[in-house]
Amino acid sequence: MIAGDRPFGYIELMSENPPYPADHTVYVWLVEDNERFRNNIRDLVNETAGLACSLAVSSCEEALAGLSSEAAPDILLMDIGLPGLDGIEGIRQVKSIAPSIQVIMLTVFDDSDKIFQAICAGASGYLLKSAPPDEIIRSLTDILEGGAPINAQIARKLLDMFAAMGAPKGNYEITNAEKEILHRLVEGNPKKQIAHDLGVSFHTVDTHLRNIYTKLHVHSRSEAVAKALKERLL
Amino acid sequence: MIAGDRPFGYIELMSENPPYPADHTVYVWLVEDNERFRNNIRDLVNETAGLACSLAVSSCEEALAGLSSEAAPDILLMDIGLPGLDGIEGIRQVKSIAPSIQVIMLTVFDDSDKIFQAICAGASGYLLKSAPPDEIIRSLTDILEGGAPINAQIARKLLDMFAAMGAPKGNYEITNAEKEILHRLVEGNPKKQIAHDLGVSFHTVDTHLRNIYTKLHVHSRSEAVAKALKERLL
DNA sequence: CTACCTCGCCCGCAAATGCGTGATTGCCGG
DNA sequence: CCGGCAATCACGCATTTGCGGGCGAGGTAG
Repeated sequence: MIAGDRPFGYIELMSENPPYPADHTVYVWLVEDNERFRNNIRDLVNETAGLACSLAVSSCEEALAGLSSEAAPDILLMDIGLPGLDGIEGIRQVKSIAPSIQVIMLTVFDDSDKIFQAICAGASGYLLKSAPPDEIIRSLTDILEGGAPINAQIARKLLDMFAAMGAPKGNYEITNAEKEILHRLVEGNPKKQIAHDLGVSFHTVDTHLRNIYTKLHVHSRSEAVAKALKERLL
Repeated sequence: MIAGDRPFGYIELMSENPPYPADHTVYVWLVEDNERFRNNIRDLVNETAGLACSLAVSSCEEALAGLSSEAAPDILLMDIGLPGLDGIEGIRQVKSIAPSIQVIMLTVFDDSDKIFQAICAGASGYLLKSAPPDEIIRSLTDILEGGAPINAQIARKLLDMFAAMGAPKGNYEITNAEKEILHRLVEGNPKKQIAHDLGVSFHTVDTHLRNIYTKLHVHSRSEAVAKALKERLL
């Protein structure tokens, strides 16, 4: 089902409507507290060939209950801002019960923290409610092809988070020898062991270590390790 | 120009072709070593109202040279697998010279490492070369609206990376007191200092520390710090 | 050619650490 | 009511660390 290599899905979708896998109907569940919106999406899904919305409820609790009584769906569209059980925690529980379910967040929130939490909880997609209906439908095919439908605005936030995370590679002009030692340091080796491993004298390691401390502006081994990991200069 | 609130961009694009900001032409540069592909994309861009491909070259070096002689573009479409100066390093240099340029990676690579590096280097979008032409054009509007066009397959990898990064909060049944000590450990404090800070005896800290070592299966302070940071259990 | 830097090497010592082996207290659940 | 557990405190000791000194070789830039 997860195609993995169908880069032309978009075109197929746009040229004519139903290019869905003919082998079986894709079942979709919907968790959304706004009744009108819920019905709109449900109808939209049901009107699309190959898709069927087999459950449309207003709370995570109902969906979780459904998991124990009904057949699990292929895809779960879930609102984040839900009354009662929070959508984020909702994903977590759903995924822990049935990990194969692909969860798409459907929300008005676009703040980085919510996005991050949802993703860590196991979401496979993230759309804004303001998305046009066709984007929502298209996202369902995307996910079946092994992709992750993400609104472009949200994708930007993701990229920013990544960039902020990996970019500040604070360079402290660490020497190769020093870097090597830093490496072993992180692994918890004592100086003696490091010296033996690198085939140099204990005192040499000691000197390098001192230089590392100086360059990193730290005064202890743990501090150095912490800084090395945080600034990812290993 | 960066609209920020035009969630219906897709529909506009798909219903009729040119919904581009009428106020000025969007200039696009293209770096791609395959001549046929380069020409295809260039023509595609030029045929689209509101867009103009003002430079189409086969190497990063040429593009960087262009930056000092020509007007900087709004968007740069760049291949990753380039001969000579690598595409990743290319982004870095371009962004360091003209940070306002939005760079979209256009590549056949879809391995996580390349993606990660490109993003950290400052890419604002990431498409596969196998993407249909309309997706490439749409990505240009996306980026002008403040979004980040990302191929769904690649977005999935991003999400996986994120999930792998934040999810495995390996719980080692660390006590609150122990967690507190772990905290000060990564800050490089000696046991004595920690004891004083927490208002407990030196020996207490020592015992807790031993328990931490046992629970984390480590035998040294640095190893503990490393593990605590890697498994983000602080 | 000299000044400077990096890398490797060495001595010595006060301080901190890791670990073995204890004990006491308060709290929870069976 | 008692066993289990986290948290606290305690002593001793072999190692390891952090840091104060100092020395020489190679490279490079002035």
